[in-house]
Amino acid sequence: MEYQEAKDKFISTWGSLGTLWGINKAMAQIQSLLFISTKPLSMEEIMEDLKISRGNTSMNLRQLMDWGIVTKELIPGERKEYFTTEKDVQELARHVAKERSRREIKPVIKILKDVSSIEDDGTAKTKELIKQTKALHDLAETADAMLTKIVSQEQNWLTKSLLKLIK
Amino acid sequence: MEYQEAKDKFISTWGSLGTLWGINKAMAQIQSLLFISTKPLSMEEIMEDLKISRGNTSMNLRQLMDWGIVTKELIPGERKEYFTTEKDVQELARHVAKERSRREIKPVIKILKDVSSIEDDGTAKTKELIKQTKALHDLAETADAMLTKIVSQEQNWLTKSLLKLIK
DNA sequence: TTAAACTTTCAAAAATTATTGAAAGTTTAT
DNA sequence: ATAAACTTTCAATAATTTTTGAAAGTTTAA
Repeated sequence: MEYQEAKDKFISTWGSLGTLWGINKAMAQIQSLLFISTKPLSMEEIMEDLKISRGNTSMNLRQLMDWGIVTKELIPGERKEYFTTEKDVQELARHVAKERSRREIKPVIKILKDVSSIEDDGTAKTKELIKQTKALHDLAETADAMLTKIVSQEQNWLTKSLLKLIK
Repeated sequence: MEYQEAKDKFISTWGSLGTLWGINKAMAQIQSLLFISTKPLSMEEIMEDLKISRGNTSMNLRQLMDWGIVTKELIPGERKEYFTTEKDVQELARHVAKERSRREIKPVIKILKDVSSIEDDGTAKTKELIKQTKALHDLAETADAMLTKIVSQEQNWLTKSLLKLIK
């Protein structure tokens, strides 16, 4: 396998993984491309490499910036905007974890809390609803606390802790 | 908030969360319904409660069984099939983690390994591709090892370990 | 101020994914 | 063997999501 084949394979794999996780294909592919690029890329270069339209590139770059994993790089003397992604996988994982917590997990925890706090009218079905949503609430809180912890730590906490845990 | 409202809220929240995580709406809603039900439900009851078609119900129940989180319950004397889901959240989390590892993470790890193993031709771009995919490979392996560990342990390992970790 | 270089927006089109429902299939009781 | 009770399959349809591309918007240089 030589360079181009390996590169394509990486980008398409990462792209379809993104799809599976609620991140769209173009967004995942742009991030992948930047992740293995040796230099910042312009919109022009991205659209050309991935064969996607200007509009699509623009919108997805914006989303990636909202996620905090892609940043604009202004090159002195250049009119165009250039883009780079976070290159450190730990930092990348931390950003993604933080965003997923904020956008998805936290809101769900709130609803689980509300639902599990309804008044117990003594019926079996109400008791079951309360019991089960409470259990889910506790699980979600624990998982989220772990994410928060990972996110708040310095460089190598994640790897170190996990290795310790697995041993 | 009374029972019906709380129930609807729970099912629709869980349903949309599922969508966000690559599990379809009907599948997530059926699982939710079973999760808070006090007794096994027939296909008839599920379709009626969630207002989805027979075909849809049948297909999604099958998928839930493939995931290992829903099982058929044969009630003596009854012709119909009844369904229940795993009621223990820990066990549920373990099943889901195991399946996601097998279906999504493991295959990606394999590709990352292949891509990061291409021959180094000495160019900067090849070096970067190798370096970055190797880093991603290591991260994915660590994360997957954690999942595997969670999956392979007895009842309360998850909660206990995580609490310890967070303290 | 104008024009060139560039980016963003958004309505329409395309692609993908989920859902339906009726026909085919299966199982059980008689 | 037949029929009733039930489940599965799958082609057609519907719903949702993504992508396009051209017009509108913005910034900079002269």
